[in-house]
Amino acid sequence: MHPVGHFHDAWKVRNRTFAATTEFDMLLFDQVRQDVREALLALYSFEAGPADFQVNLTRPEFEGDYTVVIFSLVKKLRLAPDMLARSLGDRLTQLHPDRYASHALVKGFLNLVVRDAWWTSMLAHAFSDPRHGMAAPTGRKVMVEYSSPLGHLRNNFLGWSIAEILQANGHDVVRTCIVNDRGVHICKSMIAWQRYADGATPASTGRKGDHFVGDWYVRFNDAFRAEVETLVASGVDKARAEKEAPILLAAQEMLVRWEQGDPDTLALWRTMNGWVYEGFETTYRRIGSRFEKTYYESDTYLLGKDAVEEGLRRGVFVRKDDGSVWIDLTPDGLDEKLLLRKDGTSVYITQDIGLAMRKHEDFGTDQSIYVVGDEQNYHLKVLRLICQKLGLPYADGIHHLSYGMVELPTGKMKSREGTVVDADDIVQEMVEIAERHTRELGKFEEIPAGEQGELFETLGLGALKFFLLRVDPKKKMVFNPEESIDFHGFTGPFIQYTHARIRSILRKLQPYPGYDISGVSLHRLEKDVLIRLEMYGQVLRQAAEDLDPSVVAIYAFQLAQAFNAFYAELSVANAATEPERQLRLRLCQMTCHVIASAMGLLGIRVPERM
RNA sequence: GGUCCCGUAGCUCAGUUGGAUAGAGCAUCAGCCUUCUAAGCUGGUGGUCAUUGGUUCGAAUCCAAUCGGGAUCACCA
Repeated sequence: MHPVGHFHDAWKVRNRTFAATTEFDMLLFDQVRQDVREALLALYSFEAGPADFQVNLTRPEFEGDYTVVIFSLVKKLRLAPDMLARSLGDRLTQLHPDRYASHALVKGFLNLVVRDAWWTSMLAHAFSDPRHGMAAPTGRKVMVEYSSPLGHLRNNFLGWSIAEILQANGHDVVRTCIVNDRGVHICKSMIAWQRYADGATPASTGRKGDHFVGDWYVRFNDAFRAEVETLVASGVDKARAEKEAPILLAAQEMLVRWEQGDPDTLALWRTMNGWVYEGFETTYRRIGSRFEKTYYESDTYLLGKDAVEEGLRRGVFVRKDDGSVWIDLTPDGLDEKLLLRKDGTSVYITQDIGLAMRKHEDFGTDQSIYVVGDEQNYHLKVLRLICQKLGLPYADGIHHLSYGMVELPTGKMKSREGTVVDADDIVQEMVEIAERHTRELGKFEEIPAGEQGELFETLGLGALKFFLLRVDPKKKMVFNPEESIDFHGFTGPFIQYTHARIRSILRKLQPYPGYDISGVSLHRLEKDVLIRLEMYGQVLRQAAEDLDPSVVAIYAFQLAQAFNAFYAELSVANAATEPERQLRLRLCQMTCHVIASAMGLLGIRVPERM
């Protein structure tokens, strides 16, 4: 469940966290930019805009933490790069000696070294804050629709993660999904079940409900193909056979009966949909997904029909002689689009118009994000355009988060050819692999029996979710079922493992909260971790702007990598001095928080031990 | 044919509004467990950033053309 109270609690925490403003409220990237701007103004009376210069992390082979790229300023200020960088660096260290320890000039790049005391101070301020990096409430309301049930795991994981990321950025988020519970595709399953199932049910066959109904959909297509072949053999041409196969006509007639409210048809429909929802529920519970509101096409399609009538009255749509309704989008560079069939039944886009109206009535969100595969780019473009032409107030807030398909090495997954990787199967396989790895590493006995099942779920799902979320959503990606998803390197388990190792330290030792670490000088490996930790807020902002969880995934990996390098080289428990030990304990605690937080935004849990 | 997307190491992917010698992981090779979990760490090998031209102090990134791959344009959803 996801009650409204959840949001209120989060807000309270955020408000408390942000009640006291400190210099650490500003991200260091932004701080450096502001300092440079200030220095430029003082030195040259030049007001720099956001695009006038760039600040990057200093590349590892050079001395420094942050780098100001000054080439772009050279032209505007008409100064030699050397001279500009030198005076800029001098002025920066002079204006903010507490922040910058030194600066160096390399080939037109101004490398700044941030003072150790600044880092230790940041650490002292933020190490115990599990909400480090999260933004204050914005008051903005965003809806995220994802997981159309016919879609794939990438859709669900993306939608969930986007919702989490938007929430972390202070937005009020509503998670919704649409169940396409009516239409010819449903009627196809129903026809096949009626004709061939002989009263079988999920219970009688032991088959998961959604798979059971899916089986009859496949059975329909088999029968359909057979009929088409027979017709073709008897001399009918193929295109016509595919339109007039008796079983297809039966499905179409059933859809009409359904829209007319025929009791028998509706009863069967309810029964079979019930089976499907039971199956979905099982999967959603396992992968940790849920929605504030589930919409059903059977509720929204009538609204869509009303909208079509309204559009007809206002001349946005036209009715052709055969009774079908269309919109002409050729002036916008698109095509003519059908909105109602000649038999009066609605099509895919019709219910989407109704759904958009219903969503707005229910929640009135500022923005509505649709997580839908890129094969539907055209559909979403048309939907938005139609809503705009109807003058609907929320039309501009419709945003299509278009993600690429997951393909096999041999090409696209095709349900017709049975090459679709089943979601339940792949989840189960990953969980089993997690258990096998744990046994092979000889760690099985170390895990308390009560934690084992949950651990394997955490690891298997972690590997799977991370695999699907670590790449740019817009790009299609390849999944090879032959080589199972890795547990080493750039993976979920790698990061989960880092978390477990830190927890192992913190179970034995805890940092003393008030201990003064301001005088400790930092090792390069400690500083690398601190730089990553500090930039978490920047990462979250970027992820929300781009609607891209891979930004978070890549960051979490880099943080874990930096921590592991530190961990391998420097001992926490056996640090040379107590202040050093306290500093490292805080470093551990903060890394632990940030890893848990970042993985949480990906919908991935982190284990106490593994 | 119209519209749109993509070509970076053997494989899977990063590369923020143009910035330093193009980076990770996997694979491969060589090292590292008497100290906090080796699902880890360190190093090596591996690149005509599809091709060609243009824009400029500077291009994987921007523009044009070419080659190659994909999506979509249903009285399917």
